[in-house]
Amino acid sequence: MKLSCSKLTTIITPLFHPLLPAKSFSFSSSSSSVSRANSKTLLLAHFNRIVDKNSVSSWNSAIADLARAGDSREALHAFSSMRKLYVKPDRSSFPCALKSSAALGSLCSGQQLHLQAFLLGLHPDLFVASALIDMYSKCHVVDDARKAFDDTPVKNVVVWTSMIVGYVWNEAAREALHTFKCFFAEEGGSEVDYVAAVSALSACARIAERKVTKGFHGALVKLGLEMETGVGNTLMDAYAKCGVLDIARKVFDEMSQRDNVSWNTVIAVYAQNGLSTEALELYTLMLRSGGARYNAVTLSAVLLGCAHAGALQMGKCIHNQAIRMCLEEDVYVGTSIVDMYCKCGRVEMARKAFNRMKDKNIKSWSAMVAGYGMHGRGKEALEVFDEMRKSGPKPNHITFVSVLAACSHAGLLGKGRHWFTAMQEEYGIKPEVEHYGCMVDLLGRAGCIEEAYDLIKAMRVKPDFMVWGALLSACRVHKNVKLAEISAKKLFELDPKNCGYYVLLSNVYADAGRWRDVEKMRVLMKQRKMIKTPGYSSVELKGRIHVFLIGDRRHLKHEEIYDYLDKLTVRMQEAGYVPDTRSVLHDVDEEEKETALRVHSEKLAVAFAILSTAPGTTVQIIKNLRVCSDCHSAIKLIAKLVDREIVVRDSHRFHHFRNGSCSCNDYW
DNA sequence: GTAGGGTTAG
Repeated sequence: MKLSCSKLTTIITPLFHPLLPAKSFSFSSSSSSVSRANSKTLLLAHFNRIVDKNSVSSWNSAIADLARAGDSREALHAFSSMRKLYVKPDRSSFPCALKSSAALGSLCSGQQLHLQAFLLGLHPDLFVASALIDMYSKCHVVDDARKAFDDTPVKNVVVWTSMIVGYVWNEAAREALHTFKCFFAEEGGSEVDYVAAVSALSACARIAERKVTKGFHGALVKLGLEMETGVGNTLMDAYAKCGVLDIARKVFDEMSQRDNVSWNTVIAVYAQNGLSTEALELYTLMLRSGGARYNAVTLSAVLLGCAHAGALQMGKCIHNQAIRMCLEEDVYVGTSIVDMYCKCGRVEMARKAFNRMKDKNIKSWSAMVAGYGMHGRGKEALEVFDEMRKSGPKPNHITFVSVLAACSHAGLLGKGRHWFTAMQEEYGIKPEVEHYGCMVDLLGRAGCIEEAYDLIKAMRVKPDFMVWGALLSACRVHKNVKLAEISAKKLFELDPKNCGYYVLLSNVYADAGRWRDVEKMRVLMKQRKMIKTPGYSSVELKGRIHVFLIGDRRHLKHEEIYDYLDKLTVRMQEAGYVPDTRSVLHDVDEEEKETALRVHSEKLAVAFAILSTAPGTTVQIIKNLRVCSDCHSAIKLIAKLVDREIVVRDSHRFHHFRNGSCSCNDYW
């Protein structure tokens, strides 16, 4: 006989040995005293209830109950206790114990269970085999999962599905789909059930290719599985991940039955893709339809939509709803509330919500650090980070992205350098492309352009458009033509549809007085048929989002807005404002440029917001692209003239305009 | 009589 998993041969543990190292029997530090008491009570209750401690089925039900209650450690403990009494486990003892090992990610205990099952000859049992595959996958040793799969001579749909899911879990989605195809070929379509279909669909979502998802959708129709609610739910997600939102919506509309997950999925799809209006509309529809009750997931998704749209009023409403539903304490909802307030410009309210959270996970902490960071409040961001290091979870790579971004937005060069090094040396986290992006931005803004370029050259991963984009922006500010050309060339390759880089490079040339190159850029853009990403700004008023495009005249109050803007411009000019035409592509004459600037969407939105709100109210604008330099100085002046605080969130960060200055002190 | 596989979230 040959052991199916090579690693097993090294294990020489007696069968009744504890499955987990002695140390790990003390409950994990994260579990509260309450759950500790519950687990112990539960275990004690089982011991008392087990009338016949020699009966394997009594032990099995104890293990199963503990595993179901999520007390994985206790479930494994019970298994060991059973072995200490020399009770022989049977085929029903293993699945729940293995599930517990998987839940704990404890490969060691899983391998010991595998060994015991093997010695008892129970490993080819369908229930044991599927649990083994699942355990190895969740412990991220997918090769051993595959060996356990191959060692199962007669497979059923659950064994196949476990293997498919195992590949998806371990980022091998194509292998998962290949396995599904083998399943289909070997066992025939009649064996495919809806769980298998859903699993394979989740692989399609990971692959995120339209053709793959469409092909699989076709197969599901043939199998008659497409009307299953679960299948529809996953299908929506898969289409959305492929970027085909209209088909995702069609799937939703055509579903014969919708459950909570269906609504949550379609709302999340819209919210994640920036279609916040649609997300909020569907949420309203969900409430009206009455068929499905919203839960923590729904609120989390809707809050994401609010955050994206900067819809503070709506966000507050959802927050109230969360409180009423007693869902504020849910860690996902709590984190989404923090994120929503930060992205709606209310970082103090975010902090209050954050302080109220009883349960904070790594994402909650990272969201708060990032929140302070995007408002340019580096000091507070680092204070939260300090607190996290003292009393919170161990920072991960996402936390460090937030920390470095906060340093870069606040211009904290020394701190940024320190944490970039400490992240690697003290926390053993290798820098990913996002970390490099932050560092290039930080160095670039500080004027250390060559150092930023050296860092890019020394990167352990391929630099992406964020990294080169940060360098190009820095070159614009610090007028470095040579490196601007190098980074722009890379950007044209990496992100060919984005015309922003052409404009930036053209601006660098214009600043250097190289008009011939400016003209070349204009021609190049025309040749390559570049279409400018339409810039738009939005304002929330009484829960409604008003959107403005450049020179937009579609708004009901457009005449009033333009009149007001004209009056403002006169006052601005009296105060010494000179239009800064550098950000406009140099292909129109100066006068035309001025007119174009005057109707930039952010100016329209600011004018509309001032007109529509009471004196003294803070005005808040969202801009999808970066605020141009002219709008930046214009809004600074407007804020002073009308004595208002104006908050602008652009694609990069927040700008708080107050008393003629802005919180970001590095705009060109 | 009992045990195993899936979809939504920050």
